[in-house]
Amino acid sequence: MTVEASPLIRKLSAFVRLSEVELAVLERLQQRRSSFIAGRDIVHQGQSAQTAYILCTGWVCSYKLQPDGTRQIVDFQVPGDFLGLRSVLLRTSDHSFEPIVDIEAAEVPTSDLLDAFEQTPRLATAILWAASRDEAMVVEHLVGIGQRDADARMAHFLLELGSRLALVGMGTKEGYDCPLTQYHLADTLGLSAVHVNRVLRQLRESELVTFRDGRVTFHDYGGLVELAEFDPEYLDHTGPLLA
Amino acid sequence: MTVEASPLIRKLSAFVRLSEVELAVLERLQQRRSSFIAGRDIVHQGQSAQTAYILCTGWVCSYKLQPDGTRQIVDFQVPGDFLGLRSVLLRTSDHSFEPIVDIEAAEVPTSDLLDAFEQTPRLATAILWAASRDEAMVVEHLVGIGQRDADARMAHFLLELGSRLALVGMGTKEGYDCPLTQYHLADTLGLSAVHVNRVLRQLRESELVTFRDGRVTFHDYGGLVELAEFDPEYLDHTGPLLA
DNA sequence: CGTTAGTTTGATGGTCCTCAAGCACTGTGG
DNA sequence: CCACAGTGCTTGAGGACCATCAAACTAACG
Repeated sequence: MTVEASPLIRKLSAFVRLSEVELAVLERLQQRRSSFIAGRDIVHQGQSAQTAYILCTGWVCSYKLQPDGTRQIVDFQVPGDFLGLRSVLLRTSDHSFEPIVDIEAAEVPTSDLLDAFEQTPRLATAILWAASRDEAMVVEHLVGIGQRDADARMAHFLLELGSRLALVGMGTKEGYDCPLTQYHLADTLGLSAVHVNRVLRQLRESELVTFRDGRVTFHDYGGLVELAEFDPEYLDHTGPLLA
Repeated sequence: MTVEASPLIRKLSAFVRLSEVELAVLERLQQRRSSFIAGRDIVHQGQSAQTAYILCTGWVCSYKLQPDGTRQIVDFQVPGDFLGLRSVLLRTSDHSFEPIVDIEAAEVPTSDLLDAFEQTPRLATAILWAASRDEAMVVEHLVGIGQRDADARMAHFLLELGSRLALVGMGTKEGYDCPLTQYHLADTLGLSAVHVNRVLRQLRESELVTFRDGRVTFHDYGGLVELAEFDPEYLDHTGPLLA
């Protein structure tokens, strides 16, 4: 691992020991940088994409718009995550991507990605495994919205986000920086922005967690885990069991 | 296509023209049949699976249990669908599977599947593409629970199920046979069973759809589509764009 | 210094849950 | 043949949770 490893390398290294060759391939994939500004969608719903992206800095959310104007945020991408990986591999574009803040991402043309997969199959497995982990999080998100009440939903979401960020060194059990607005939380959790505010106040006054000024601070990590019935197991797999 | 094509072949044929060789490979994958009885889980949560299944007859649901005892049904499998495909390919077992009725499924050892993928890459793409389509449905399910009210949620679910069944010749715009109980609907839609019952009555009295005696009957398909804001596009792709 | 985006709080009401009870149907064993 | 339990469906009453409407407040920004 170089002194300043990219977030993607950090994330994958948490699961599998990467060889020099694989590290080089990963570095090469992230050559072609581009920037996007906050609030302007990257890929519009229905638009077919020819390139995927690797998020380097900043946050993105993927969401679906409803005919009635409401939106549901499906997932967030943090540094080290892929954008549009499935769209590219299977040519099914599904949702839209909105940068939460100004971001930098590496453009990865489909052909480069496929070449990399062919050269280093172990890397391919690692990347697909990470993608599969993201999908497990979508399922967990579904469970949360379907079964948990607002408090537990919020607690679970903040904990899960913390776990993801910890993987790339951007968070600890103490807390993490978080550029989301309460509107983002509302669209994510299927709540109104007003109620999000009340839930946050409730959690703050219970001395569990504070969400304020772009920072999430855990005051009682264990208590929050209990409230959320948070099971970090589904994120804590030992890795993709590479051959 | 033979006189009595398997549901899987029917489904894939809707998207891509299969060669004789590919048909033969598909037939061979479905040799080793086994049966499971209604209500007894096939794979338990956390248990690592070495074989996937192709569902031949009957219905299955995949769900996650919460520590507090509630459960969220994530998805249903109908004939022609894979069970545990992702678990096998990436060794991440996630949720449990419960047969809704007595079922028959073809056991597919991982090695056979990988062999088949190697022999007929086009087939691999088709199968993975179908799996990706299933995941798009999970996302749509998430959107439904997050953003739609109970009536629209139910309407959308019944329509989506109809579309899936139509693909394997088990449903039309008139309706379809459906062995689910109202409890299944409740666990799927994140509603109480009592409320499910009221919603169904409401839809029946509005002359939109009837759910009764194991049969879903559409009375006003267009009206239902409008109520649900059902967009069949995400299921109506033209196929995996095979090379 | 007005505008805009985001946060905060109050009041009111609707959707949906919970508790409770009754009904229909099926299979089982006396 | 009938009592009985089990499963699933149906309906009512009361209340919790969360949405909606409304308004004030803060901070950032041109």
